Amino acid sequence: MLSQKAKYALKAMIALATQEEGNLLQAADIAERQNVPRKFLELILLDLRKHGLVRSQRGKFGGYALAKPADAITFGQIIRIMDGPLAPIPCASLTGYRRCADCRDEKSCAVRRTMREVRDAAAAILDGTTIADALGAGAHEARAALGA
Amino acid sequence: MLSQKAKYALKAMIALATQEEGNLLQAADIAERQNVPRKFLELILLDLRKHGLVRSQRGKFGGYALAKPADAITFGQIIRIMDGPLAPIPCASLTGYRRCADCRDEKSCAVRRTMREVRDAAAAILDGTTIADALGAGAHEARAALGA
DNA sequence: TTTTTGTCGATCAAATTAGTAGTGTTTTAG
DNA sequence: CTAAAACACTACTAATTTGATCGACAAAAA
Repeated sequence: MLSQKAKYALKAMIALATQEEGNLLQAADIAERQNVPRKFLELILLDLRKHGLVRSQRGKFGGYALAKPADAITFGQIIRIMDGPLAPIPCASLTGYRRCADCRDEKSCAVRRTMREVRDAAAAILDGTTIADALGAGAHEARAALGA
Repeated sequence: MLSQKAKYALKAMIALATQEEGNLLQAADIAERQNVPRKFLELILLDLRKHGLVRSQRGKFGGYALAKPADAITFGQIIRIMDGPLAPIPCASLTGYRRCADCRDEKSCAVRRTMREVRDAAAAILDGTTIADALGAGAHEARAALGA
């Protein structure tokens, strides 16, 4: 399950992407626009900043902006920051591998094998969808239809 | 994330599938074989029985068996019983749809759209992988390679 | 009728989630 | 210089979920 935190983060990043280059958006604005608790959103934006996806400016007329072009930021990056690995189970994760305590033989484990398939499919979509894709409704479908 | 419960359920079903037709396997046996807490496993098996995936017999020499052929039971069915919908977010679920409280326009929501893609991809794998597939190591890959 | 096994309800500790509150620290306007 | 506005950071908390465990009960077979 995607946490609220990750969902809010995605929505915030999309909101930031609507701004033109260099224009800052304040946490309170994003919170109101996206219907998200303001203080909670601040924590999220802080986290995104620490991971280099967002830059911030303090003081009056401060705010946030994307730290990189919208087409260089993927859903996968954001979700991994907020919720951790995409894999349904740690033993099937690339970025956060951990052995199952109860697993006798990992090589032959069908659960792991299938969860790896699920992870790969999810990663293909999430690492292949950028904030820029999210901006135009239908943009990603168009891309997908073209086989891009 | 797949819960421990769902993981144990999958492992238990796979263990049951190794038995020949009509042969019962006891909870304690499965627990030991699969390295799963016995009492916890009993709850899981009970739940699987109530959902018609497993049948049970009480008393001495009792135990559990699959209620259907192994190739008629999918990972998706088992996971939905244990953990609920496959979708990362309720608004992208087919089996457990719920609106996001904070969503202004669901039609144009890119988060939802992308999570639906993830759901569809996961469902395709999990509803397409049966307990029978899980039995032979590599069996599913072979199937997949053939485009089946 | 005793033993073995599934059934079922209650309970529980730890972790996670989804926040809230409050204080500090910059920045800018005036 | 100072007040206001904004981000930064720490701490706390309430509710829920997770991952179990315990014990009494019911059935089936030897």
